[in-house]
Amino acid sequence: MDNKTKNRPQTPPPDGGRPTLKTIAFMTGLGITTVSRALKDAPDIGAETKERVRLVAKQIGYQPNRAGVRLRTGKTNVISLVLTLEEEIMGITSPMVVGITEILAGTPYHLVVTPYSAVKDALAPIRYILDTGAADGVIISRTEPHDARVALLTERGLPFVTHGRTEMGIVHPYHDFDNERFAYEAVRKLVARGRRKLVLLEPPPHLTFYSHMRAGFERGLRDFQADAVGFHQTNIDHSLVEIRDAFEILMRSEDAPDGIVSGSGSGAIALIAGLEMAKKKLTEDCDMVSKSPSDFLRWLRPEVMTMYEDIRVAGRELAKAVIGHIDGQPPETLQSLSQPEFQPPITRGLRA
Amino acid sequence: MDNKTKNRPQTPPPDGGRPTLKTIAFMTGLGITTVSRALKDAPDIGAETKERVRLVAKQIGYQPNRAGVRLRTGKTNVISLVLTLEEEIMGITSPMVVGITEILAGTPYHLVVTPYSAVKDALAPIRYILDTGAADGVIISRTEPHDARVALLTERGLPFVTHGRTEMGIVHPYHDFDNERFAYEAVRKLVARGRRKLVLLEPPPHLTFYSHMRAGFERGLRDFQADAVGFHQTNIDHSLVEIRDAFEILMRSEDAPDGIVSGSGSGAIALIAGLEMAKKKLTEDCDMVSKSPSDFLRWLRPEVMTMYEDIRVAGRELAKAVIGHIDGQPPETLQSLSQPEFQPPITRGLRA
DNA sequence: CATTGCTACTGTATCGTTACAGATTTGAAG
DNA sequence: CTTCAAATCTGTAACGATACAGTAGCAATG
Repeated sequence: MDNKTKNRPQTPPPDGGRPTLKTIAFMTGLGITTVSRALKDAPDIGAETKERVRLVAKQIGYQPNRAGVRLRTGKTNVISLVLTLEEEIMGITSPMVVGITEILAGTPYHLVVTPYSAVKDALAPIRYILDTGAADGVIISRTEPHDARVALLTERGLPFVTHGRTEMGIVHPYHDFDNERFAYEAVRKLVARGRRKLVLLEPPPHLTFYSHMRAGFERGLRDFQADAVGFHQTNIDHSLVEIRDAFEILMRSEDAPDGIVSGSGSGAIALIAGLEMAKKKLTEDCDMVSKSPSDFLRWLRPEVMTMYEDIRVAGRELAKAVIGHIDGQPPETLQSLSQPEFQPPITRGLRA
Repeated sequence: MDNKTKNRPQTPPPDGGRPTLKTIAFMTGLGITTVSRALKDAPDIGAETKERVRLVAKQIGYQPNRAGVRLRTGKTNVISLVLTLEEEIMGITSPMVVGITEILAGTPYHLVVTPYSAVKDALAPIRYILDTGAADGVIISRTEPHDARVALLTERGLPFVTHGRTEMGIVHPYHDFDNERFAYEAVRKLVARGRRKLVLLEPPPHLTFYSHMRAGFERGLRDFQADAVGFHQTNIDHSLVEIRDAFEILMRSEDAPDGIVSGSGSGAIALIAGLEMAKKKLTEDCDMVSKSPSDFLRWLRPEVMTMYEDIRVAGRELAKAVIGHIDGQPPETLQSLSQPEFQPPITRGLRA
């Protein structure tokens, strides 16, 4: 066979299979290379040729074979969402996945969920992804001030974004909820209601947003002249039963607070239960502000003032940020902070 | 170069990269083919050789390149979870993803989340997966009695499992919650409390479990001699506000029921709101049984009797079933039904 | 001693794509 | 009439793995 046409498929590709570059090459009479280059709009391909190739490709519904691309170029077109199995407790995963996929839908990226058990090494899934080249970008959450995962990913140059900030002098993409501001505004609100002895159900101390929330809480106490009641026996990572029982004890003590800031929506449920077991009543003995990623508190306990943390939007921001990072945008342009706002009460529909 | 050793890598593979078959071939002095076959325990490789190869592979942490395997064999090692973006409303996705990944963690499979907008064609993601060979198996939910996705997947021979059953004479793997039994037991419970005018907040009529739940409800009415109050204006797919408003009207009418069966946990919230807006009280004017995939109802409205639907376990069952299907196990052995059970009240901890 | 059959191993081609290094044509410049 | 450059296209090799069709060596068979 003449060299000149050796790269041109001589046989029509089998019918059943999906179209490949070869199919298009055969149909257009061009070489496979030319077709490949035409589809990526390379400068050394004629305008008319590109047009023809694009037309045929579209007609037959050509979609590049991911395995082929991945093998040749190393590009996986995968974003990996790294989750603790325990994360579901907060019911946070679901809207986040939805938010991420909303953004990825308009891109060639697929979302792969990579779980790990918090009991074990949180680095394990990161290492796996790095070692096997399993993804082009990674989304991680539950960040710590000095986060080993962030260090490792940065060192190895794999694009990522964190849900939450770090404090290690590394500038990296992140999205975060402004927990400092949340706690500050919560205190403001409680003091405005005449509450002066405030308690905070805080995040676990090793996570970065622990100090954010505490800082906001304490700044609020200073600015609005209220006092803190210590409550460090439990945090939002503990079981509802643990939180409830610890809080009941507190509410029965001399030190019982009259204002509560809850760092999580499910934690709020437990606090309410503890409070009621201590025979206290919301709005009478106590007011409460809670962060809430869903609606149920507003519906079932409208007396709790809630600030909505929109996890779905967070998912969208995170997805945009990883992709930006992959595309080489500077990390400092890929950081965002979502501002808490008090939610209006449920509209009372019929008879408002 | 002598043909005999042409397949033996002559140069040590570059250090930085991850190990491949070539690396092992070089280290053992064997051919690439031999290494490949040894690792899959092929019968034509010597026992001692296999041992050596396995040892080296383990030492250097060899993991097969997924793109290579996928390109050559078509095996993707991917399970695709196909979700409606709207599904998150029920907060169902999160524990399901966790359950699935728990099972997949012990396998070579990755979980890819493939969303679609219910507004558009539910077949679109299925077609995408079929056309691009994106997955070895598919998990779908929100099944209908005659489900086009099930028909298509079956026709094209792609393994799948459904969350929910179908009624089209196709024997396929599924996992389902026994909604018939749920509604039946709910009616029994309500009647035992002296309730006789019962209402059902039902699933949307086009889904299979609509008729299951209705059948259970009606069988209960017959067996326990109660009456149904019609309430078809809304279903569990409607917004909480819509459900609440429709239910308030019902509760203010002549026809007001004294027993409620709620087909979803979030729907229950809206029903409670509607009921309270109509100045009625749970346990006094009305009792309620609700399906509940989470804990908050039990905590915040202990007077509602709940049957827990464990979505996490469902995820596990679904994952096991798809893999079973991929492995060629007969579909009829991959069907499971989870039995509803009433949940005990929250233990009152300290002073029980 | 040739044949057969078995065991244990190996080379080649291929999946679909792209990087790279040509190759051909055309037209303009010298 | 060269020579050169630009424009456009093409072949080859490679990514890592595996299916397939061998081959070499050796023992048993007739």
